[in-house]
Amino acid sequence: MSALTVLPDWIGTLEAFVELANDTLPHILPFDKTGRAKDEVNARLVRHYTTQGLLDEPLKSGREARYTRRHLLQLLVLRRLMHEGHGATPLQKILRGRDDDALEALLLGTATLDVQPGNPALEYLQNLRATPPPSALLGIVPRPTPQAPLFESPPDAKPERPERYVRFFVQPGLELHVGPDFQLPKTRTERDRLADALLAALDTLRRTKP
DNA sequence: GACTAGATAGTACAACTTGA
DNA sequence: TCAAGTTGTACTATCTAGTC
Repeated sequence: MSALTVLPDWIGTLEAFVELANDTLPHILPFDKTGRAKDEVNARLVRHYTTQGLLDEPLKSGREARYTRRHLLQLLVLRRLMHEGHGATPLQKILRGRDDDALEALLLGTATLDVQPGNPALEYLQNLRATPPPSALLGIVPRPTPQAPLFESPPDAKPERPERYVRFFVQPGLELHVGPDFQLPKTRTERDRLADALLAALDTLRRTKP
């Protein structure tokens, strides 16, 4: 059961909303060595997302805005997908067009996006995941969810690190193991570096092979 | 490699709105 | 009327792609 399930009817002020979101974000974003503060959100940013159409309009209680569990789901999914390299604009329709269950499924990793991620590496992996395993892919051990289980630990506890490696078939004779700490390259430069590193590693293997 | 232009995310600030 | 909250707009920072 997730922490969000524990809050079926949560509703609060913008301040409480921001605080709850910042408490929860470290549990849903991929691990970062620095735990950067820039992953946090603030009141102005929440309003910015609202004006951009990325979040539903808040409810009104007098002159105060009231945010609900749905807003929280939208924000968490938004931040997570942005963290993964998705642009805010294409996410606008995605987030607003989904009900709470669909949003939570996205957050928990039991559903995937059908949008172009704008990141060739992500696109490749998404296509790979969507491809039915032909006989050549039988070695793959699919990860149950794209991310670690979410919200299972209390807010003040350090999230548990999934230690599993995911194995991807690349081509006959070549399998890629992806660890939980691996960050997909976001830029062309990073992709080039990754490709260079992979080729260098393969070259080393070729030279050391008898 | 250096430079430039464009796109995007996030922030600052002033004006506006609203309830007490 | 005033204070608190919201909104609109402009700005900065950063990144990327294209060109030379």
